[in-house]
Amino acid sequence: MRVTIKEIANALGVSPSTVSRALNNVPGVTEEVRNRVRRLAREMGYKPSAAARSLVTKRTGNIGLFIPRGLSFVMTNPFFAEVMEGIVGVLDGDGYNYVFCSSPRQYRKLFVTNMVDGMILFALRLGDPYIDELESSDVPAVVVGSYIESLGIPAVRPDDSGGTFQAVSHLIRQGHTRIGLLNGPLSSYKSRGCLQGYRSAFLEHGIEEDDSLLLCGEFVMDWGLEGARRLMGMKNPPTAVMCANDLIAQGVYRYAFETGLRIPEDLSVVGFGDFPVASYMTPPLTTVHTPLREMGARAASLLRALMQGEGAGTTNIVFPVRLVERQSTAAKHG
Amino acid sequence: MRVTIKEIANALGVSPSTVSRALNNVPGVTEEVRNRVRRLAREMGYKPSAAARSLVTKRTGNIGLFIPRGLSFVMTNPFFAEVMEGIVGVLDGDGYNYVFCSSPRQYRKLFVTNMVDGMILFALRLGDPYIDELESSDVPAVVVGSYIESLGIPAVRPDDSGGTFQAVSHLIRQGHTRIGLLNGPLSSYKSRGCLQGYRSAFLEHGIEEDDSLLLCGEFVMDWGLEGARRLMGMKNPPTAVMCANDLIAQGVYRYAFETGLRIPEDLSVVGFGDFPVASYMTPPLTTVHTPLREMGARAASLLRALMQGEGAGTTNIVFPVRLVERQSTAAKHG
DNA sequence: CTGAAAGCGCTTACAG
DNA sequence: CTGAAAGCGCTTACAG
Repeated sequence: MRVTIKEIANALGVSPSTVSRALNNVPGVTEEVRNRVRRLAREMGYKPSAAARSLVTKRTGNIGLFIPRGLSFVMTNPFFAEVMEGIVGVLDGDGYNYVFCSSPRQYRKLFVTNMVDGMILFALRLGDPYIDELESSDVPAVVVGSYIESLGIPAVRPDDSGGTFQAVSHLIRQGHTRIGLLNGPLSSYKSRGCLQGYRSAFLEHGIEEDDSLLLCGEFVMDWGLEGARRLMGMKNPPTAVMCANDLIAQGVYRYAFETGLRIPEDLSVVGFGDFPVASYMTPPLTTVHTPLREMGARAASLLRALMQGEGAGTTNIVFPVRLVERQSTAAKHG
Repeated sequence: MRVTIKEIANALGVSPSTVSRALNNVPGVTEEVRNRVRRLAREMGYKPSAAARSLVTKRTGNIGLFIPRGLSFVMTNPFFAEVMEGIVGVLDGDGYNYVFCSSPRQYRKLFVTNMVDGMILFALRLGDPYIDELESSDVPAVVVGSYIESLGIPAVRPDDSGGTFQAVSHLIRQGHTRIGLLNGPLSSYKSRGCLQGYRSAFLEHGIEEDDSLLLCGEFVMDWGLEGARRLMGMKNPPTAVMCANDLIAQGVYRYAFETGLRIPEDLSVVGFGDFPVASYMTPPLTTVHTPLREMGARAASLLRALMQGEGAGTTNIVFPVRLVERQSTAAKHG
């Protein structure tokens, strides 16, 4: 059987209260008693029960990661790794553990079962299940990377439309007029931002856009490959392509390699995110740098404030981004 | 205040036991009562307390992810994303949530606090802290990707030495005799396997190896870049390089791009892992394919058996791997 | 089918 | 500084 605080108390001839206080570094206990308790606890192999403790304290010490897209979506996308890095950086001193679920069936457990003190909502999209339940739940939460207007939850996200505007404008300035957009799904806020930025750039420069160059898919490499295939298979293919993230750009690179297309001589490509891999690509990718870590850090401090009872209101923090030019873009030929 | 089972019971004029049974789909309750309970529970916004429940059931419904390397190590390395995919695939029907910790300080919480029903141990290395405590803990666990002999915990891992043997032999057959090895740290079981495989290949082919070509670093892109720099800066640089994983190979690619070295004409490179990115690299990477998902699935079923009380013994399952030739290797010139 | 009761393992006022 | 007591919110034999 598992040893409890009571058994330690009996063995030592003190009360459970004392053992509890000794083990938890609560003041009122002699150093001597505290030490005796501790030693014995170790010897007996005592393990506190997280359940019992949180039942009374009403705290779990857990942060939930709400991931409607599924675990692999997140583990596979450097966006989240970087953001998590930022989050962990600020929250780590507080000693939290992180719990995430891998499928819709389990989402609810997270916030409907009081097993977390707060939640980070990743990759939320329009129409995701449980979203409203989520809102009515009283678990403090902050969403990162997206922003669902109707949701009364603070959000931290990059300036997707501004970044795309910058990137596409740069391409236009280089002489490109036929620019493909390999976007994510329109249920994603990010995709909507990209689309909007793309359009503003064309508007701004007085160039007419061709809607057949606007393709929606997923934020993965496979889509980049497939999308490039579609774009370049057109009768009048684009000379440049804007990708909604760096993963998609990797897919475009593969297409180029397979077909002998040279980047940037034959095709300019721009990514979004500036994931670590961007500068490791051949050639290094011109992309929109996004302060992922900073965003994570910000989300974390927001969450902490919320968990401490400080209301944050319906904050919507937009982080500025900037184009970093590497070697995948060039002026249009001829 | 949060609504409890008791309040529902009072409101309905039944006992808490009945409410509990109704909510948990336990037999002995009339359909009618069950429905009334459920409806009211929903109306009142009832949320079960995970803590209270697991205090009595002794189950948490959580799987712990023990990651001595830290969260970002894992999120940044496709090895784990793929393995997790496999794990989740088999365990998902069981409705588990996953909890991981991000820093050493929190490791212990996982297994010393009974907050998980089982654990997956990732990226374990020689000398990692808490390892022995871990063993004496009675939480069912399985390690994946490494294998610490002294630990009485079942392990699932790829044939690192066999894979490296295959790869290096292939390089030798292509005429390469000076082959660099960009390895991970020697505290990693994987690195040891790679080193061993490398050596056997040289032995097998009766070629003398040059130990100055054996470099240890980390399993990240940055190390690949740095390692390649060191290797190629030698007076007599290698004509091929074996990388302990695909991330390291990406670093070598970057070095090559920066210095104008052509892959595979000037330098052959082989990776290990066959991460999704491998076929997206320019040129596509020749690498040792590792059945990551299958490994994860296997680890999961092992863990499940353990959690159901079936002892697994000191299993040590080694998955076979195979070299997949793509376009980053070529016969040695002249 | 339903209820009263005990108990899971802890923490925390409340007294002393 | 220390202890007795109550209670956190549930589940589960045990009776009926």
